[in-house]
Amino acid sequence: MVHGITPGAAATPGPPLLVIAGAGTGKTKTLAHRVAHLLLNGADPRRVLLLTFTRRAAQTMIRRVERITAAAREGTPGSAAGIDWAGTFHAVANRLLRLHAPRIGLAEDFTLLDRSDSADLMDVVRDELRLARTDRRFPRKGTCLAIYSYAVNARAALPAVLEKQFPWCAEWADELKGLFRAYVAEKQRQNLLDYDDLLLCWELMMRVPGLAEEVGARFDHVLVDEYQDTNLLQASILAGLKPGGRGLTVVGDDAQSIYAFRAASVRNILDFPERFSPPAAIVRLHANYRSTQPLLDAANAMIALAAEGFEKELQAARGGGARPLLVAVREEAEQVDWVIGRLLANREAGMRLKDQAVLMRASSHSAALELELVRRNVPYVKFGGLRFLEAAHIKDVLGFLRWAENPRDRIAAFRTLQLLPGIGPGHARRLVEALEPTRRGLAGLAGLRPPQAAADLWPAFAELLAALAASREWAGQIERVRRFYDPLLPELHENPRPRLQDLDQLETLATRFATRERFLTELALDPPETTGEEAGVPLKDEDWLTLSTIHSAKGQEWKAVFVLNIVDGCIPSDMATGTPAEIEEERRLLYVAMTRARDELCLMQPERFFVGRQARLGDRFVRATRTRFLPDSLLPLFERRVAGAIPVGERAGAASGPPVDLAAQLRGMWD
DNA sequence: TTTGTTACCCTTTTT
DNA sequence: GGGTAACAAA
Repeated sequence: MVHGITPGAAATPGPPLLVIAGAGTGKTKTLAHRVAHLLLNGADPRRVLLLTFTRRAAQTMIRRVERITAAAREGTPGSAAGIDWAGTFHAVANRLLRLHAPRIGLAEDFTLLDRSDSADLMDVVRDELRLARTDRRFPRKGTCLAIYSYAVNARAALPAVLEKQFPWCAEWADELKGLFRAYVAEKQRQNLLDYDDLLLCWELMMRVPGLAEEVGARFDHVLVDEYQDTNLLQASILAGLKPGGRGLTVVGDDAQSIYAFRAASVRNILDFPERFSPPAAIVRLHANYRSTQPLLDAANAMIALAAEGFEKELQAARGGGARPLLVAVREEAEQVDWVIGRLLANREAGMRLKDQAVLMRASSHSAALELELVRRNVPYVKFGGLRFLEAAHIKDVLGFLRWAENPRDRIAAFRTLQLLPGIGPGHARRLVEALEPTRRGLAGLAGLRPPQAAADLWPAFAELLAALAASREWAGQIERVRRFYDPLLPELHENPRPRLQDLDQLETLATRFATRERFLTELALDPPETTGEEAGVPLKDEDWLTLSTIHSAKGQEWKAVFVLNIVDGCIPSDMATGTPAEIEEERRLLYVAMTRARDELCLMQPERFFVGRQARLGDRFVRATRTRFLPDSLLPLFERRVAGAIPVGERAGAASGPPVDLAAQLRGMWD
């Protein structure tokens, strides 16, 4: 047992425990050991609930627990941990709700809306209420959803949310309230749940006398990872599950709270001990097993400048190490060159690409780098940013399946109908409304009259949907949809070829699920998160580089870490400089980025940015300054480099187009 | 009622 | 460089 946590006899749940674990102090290891310890002392793995921030984290955790228990029970058969309640709050909510749906007046076959589905539904309602056609601009669907979501997750009243988080929308308070009321009604009518509903319904379930105890009694031990990034709704769920706190363990680091924009509240972790009487025990971990001391010195000093002090100073358990690099480059193109040059040099020196990562504040910051990586045949996988599921053609195909799964799902119906030529919003609405009184479900489509332009395709379309809706056999359904959809695709979207490949991938993905409902639900709960998949998935056993947003890098580590655009405007993002609290969150974000590195950390600082299509006249370059989080006083902690000092070859002016990469061409001769 | 065109706005992080 | 809204044309 490491880190000195000995909870005593595990079979009976102990008092609540808070573990404050600084970056790299072995948080995952500690939690895994605690779970393993509980199991080895006789706790029933089926009665353990493990709540993590991502599904990936849950899988990692379970693997580690299995390894630890297997090692401890050497020779004992059946040593698999058998924990089957592990995942995100949302995934666990989904499962519990389907289990208890009838008790709370929910249909158990509800359809889950992902973010953009929710936005689409919000847009329909917004349109129906004629809110789009006011003389003053009404907030867009995305903004409306963000406001709604924030209010739900923070358990706050709309006026307060508007005032604090969305002051520019405050004038629309009444209309927004009406919009949200209609949005909720519409979801219920169509048997839909959005992400927020998962938490909200779980929380409401924990207020139902009898049911709350029943759900709470299902678990002896509840362990929560990344507690600093939970919101009030989630805290309330935990309180409902374990009112006295017995059996409850939460782990986190207040210096790494980076999800306030999603209504996470750092108060959850700070106030946790006092929620109970006697207060929860606190264990603090300071020893850092990840990084070298010079890297920690820089990170410590940077976070020490935060307005709200953090009492932790991370101490390296390892010796040696060089200072982090602060690399000044003239512009983005040079940043790309420098990073690729360095990471390839690292690889020459024996450090695999897998041990290296490039992190950025916003997904789009890596665009230029990605182009160059592709051009130079450097394989990479990217985490964060635009998702596979957001692509229009994927949503099209999923629309068929969702409509078949839930005939009440009008969003899916509208989307699917409008794929046909000659059918727009008007006809789609008329057809949906004509369908309902037939009471034949989707089989009723065959009897409807589409507009002339869609008449040819209509019989096949109606037959397809009726067949999908009636079918119990999941295998081959996507193929059937594609037989109808693929021929339409070139008319509907540009670049059909890569889109068809995406659909191939979707089809492959689908084989991993037993039913259509599982497929649709899991896809919404845990969307495939990487892009650059051609490099990633098929070549699993090869070496590849990781690109990631800082948010998606949470909880991970690499030997070498590059952080792009350490510049005011990128970090802090100029979208997030409105309030001091927002700026502090950006500072913690940089802290998270810096503490991902084990041995080598390179902060990249371009001195100017190219800004295209700017209406204003003048320079198309904008000067950038080093991030405010690294003032001059911190510079001695870094080794400063200027890109020109690295011989990357002569460039004939960055503006004259991409340089010819002779080396790649020479290598290409042997491909 | 659909589809094409143009002008304008915004541009983040995620379950 | 993409989404959205308003307008024009088929």
